[in-house]
This record gives sequence, C-alpha cells and structure tokens, in this order.
Amino acid sequence: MPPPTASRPARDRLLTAAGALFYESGIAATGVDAVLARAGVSPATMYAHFAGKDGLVAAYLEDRHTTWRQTWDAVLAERTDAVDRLLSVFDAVDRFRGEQGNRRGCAFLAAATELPPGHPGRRWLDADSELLTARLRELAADTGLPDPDDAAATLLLLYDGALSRLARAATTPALPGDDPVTRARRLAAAWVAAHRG
Amino acid sequence: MPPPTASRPARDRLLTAAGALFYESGIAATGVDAVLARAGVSPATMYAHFAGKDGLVAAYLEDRHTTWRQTWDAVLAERTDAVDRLLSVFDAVDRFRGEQGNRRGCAFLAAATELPPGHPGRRWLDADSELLTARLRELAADTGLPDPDDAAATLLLLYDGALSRLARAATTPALPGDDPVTRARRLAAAWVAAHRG
DNA sequence: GTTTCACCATAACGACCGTTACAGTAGGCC
DNA sequence: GGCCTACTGTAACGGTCGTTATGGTGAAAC
Repeated sequence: MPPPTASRPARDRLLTAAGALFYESGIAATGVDAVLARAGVSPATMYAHFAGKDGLVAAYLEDRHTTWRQTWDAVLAERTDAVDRLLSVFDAVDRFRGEQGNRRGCAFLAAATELPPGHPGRRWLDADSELLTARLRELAADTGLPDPDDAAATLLLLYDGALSRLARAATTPALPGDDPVTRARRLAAAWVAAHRG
Repeated sequence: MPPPTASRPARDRLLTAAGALFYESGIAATGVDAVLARAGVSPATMYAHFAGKDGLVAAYLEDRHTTWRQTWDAVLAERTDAVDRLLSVFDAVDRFRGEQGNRRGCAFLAAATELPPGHPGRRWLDADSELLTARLRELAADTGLPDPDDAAATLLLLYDGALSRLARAATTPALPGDDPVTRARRLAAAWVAAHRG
C-alpha cells in the first residue's frame, strides 16, 4: 500500500502512460522521455516516485499482475461448477482483454523475453507463473481429476498457446482459425471431459 | 545467393556469433561490439558484408528459418503415415533443439516481440508463420481430416504453446509437468485421433 | 615483385538515453 | 502573511551504441 498522503495524480498518470507505452511499443523500445511526455510529468517527479526506469517497469508489471488477479477473482466468484471454475482462466483472459485494450497478447510473455536476468520486474513474472500453476492445480483437484499436476500442465500449455498466438496475430495479420482464446478453452473443456473419472 | 567468390570465413563467423548471442541474450540487448568480439571480426568487415545491425539480424533470422525448414524436411522425409507426417512438427522441434542448443524456445517468437514494425527481419517471421500454416493445412488435408483449416489452427495453438512454455522455463525454473513439446505432441495426437473421419 | 583483395586494429564521431541538477511556481495549512 | 509540499521546465552530464574513417597486415594472383 502506498504512503497514506501520497500524491495520486502524478504517480497514477505515470503508471497509466507507462502501461500503455510499454505494452504497445515494448519496454526497451520506449524511452523515459516518451512516458514523461505522455504523462505530462517532469523527470524529477518521476525519479521521486520510482527507482529509475527499472522501478517504473517493475511497478507497471506489478499493476498488471494485480489487475489480472482481480479480474480472475471476479470471474471465479461467479462460477460454482467445478469444471467452469477450472476453465475460468480463459474467461478471465477474455474479460481482461476486454477491459484493457489487449491486442498484443500477454504482457508478461513479452516482458519475459525483454527483461535481463537480474531485473526487479522479474519478480512479478514469477508471481504470475506461480499464481497460474497453483490455482490451476487446486481447481483441477476440486474437479476430481486424477492427476492435478498433469491437468495444470495441460491447461498451462493451452493458456500459453492462446496468448502466444494472440501476440503473433498482432503483427502478422490474416492467421487462420477463430479466436485463440476460445479455441484453447474448447480444447481444454474437451480434455477435462475426457479425463474426468 | 551470395556472390560466387564471396569470402566465407568472416561472414560465417559473424553469422555464427550473432546466432548464439542474439538467441541467448536477446537481439536488442546484445550490441554489435559483442558480436564482433566473439566472431573476431573488425567493424569495417562486418559493414562490408551486412547492411548494419539490422541487416545482420535479418541474415540471422533467415539462417534460422532455412535451418528449421531443412530440419523439418528431413524429418518429413522419414515419415510415410499421414498422421505421423502431420505430427512431425513436434519431432522436428525436438531434433532442431537437439542440433542447436535451443533452451530458450522459439527464436522467432522472441524476435516477434523485439523487432519494430518496419524491421527487415520481420520478413522471415512472416515466412515462418506462412510455412507453418501452409504445411500443416496441407498435411491435415492428407490425413483426411474434415476441416484442414481447423486442424491447422489447433496444431498451431499447441505448437506455439509448447515453444512459449519452453521460453518461460528458461528463466523461471521448476515448472510443473514434463517436456512441453512431448506433451503438445501427445495432445495433438489425441485430437487428431478424435477428429478423424 | 608488385598488385590486389579480404581482412584487422584502433579511434573517433554523432546520436540517443537514463539520470541528475537547478531554478521556479501553484496550492494547501498554520 | 509565511511555510511546506508537490510539482514543472529546461538544461546538462555520462555512458552506451551504431556507424564510419584511417592505417596497416598477410597472402594469393599474375
């Protein structure tokens, strides 16, 4: 939680601008000047709020992670059936990309290839992976699937495939097939139906 | 095709060094100096062979694309059964990553997020996508699958999922499940078996 | 033996980028 | 009023990176 009387406007504007630019143009490709110009913030103010560009990147990823988790929580709260709860990842992706303008796929997937090994933002990439695996394994166990680890691995494969395909569709137009997320959900549903005891 | 009496050593050394460094550390993260030092080549020689760093990147991607296509061709030549031929993508990935030291997933997937829209290397990313979709659609039609486009889209989803998962495993250790490629192949085989007329 | 060609080593330039410093301003609080 | 806080605007520094220029080496060609 930020300090109680922290100035909201500048920090929020920076985070919003960084979120849009980092996601759309890539983290390494967008300079600090572009973020400052879009946010209407002076350099000194930014360096008073964040620990350099790396700190801003980490805050951007933390924000994405929190928003994504909340979106998934909201979807999960609406589902009661065990299978629906297991497949809610794909519904959450759909809702998440509807709320935000997500036409470049998973921000964490792109960040994973851009950030160097010691970067502070990598913490949130790991947090994202851990959240996904832990929840999917737990939800798979609730479904009564015989091997929750195996189910989680399969779901993760389809999940990453959908997001990766989404990223490719952003630059290479006219790819065959319908929406990758709905296709992944359909495949996951069939797999669950075939493996339920 | 290069000029007939082109000097092999320097150009090849550059391409080898660039291939290792670009793949391992990322394209944007590795400077020209690192490639020159690894190849033992002076700057002037490099700029005589390639059109700047962008040209070197494009040549690197072209080399990867050619090698990948040849690897797939070799695997395909050994298969006679239609289903085996359709699933040969995953075997080719296995062989490709055995020949090269591929522990960071698909080079094209990483390049797709790094290269800016107008980069000359994007041509080979598109060529890679086109090769995959065209071949999978054709092989799916040979298998007798009712909807080759649908089959190609499913196979592509699993293919991208496996490579994307491979990329994540490079930085985030201890992910659940066995090898993503063999898992993707297993899922693809089950899907084909279920949808064959 | 001289020409030629591919190549090496070093240095320098110019641009960009992340970062910091400095001076100045609007608004809330006592 | 005076003070403090959060902020703006501009400018500059230091480093990195891609690129180019210059001079020189070795070996093959004729």
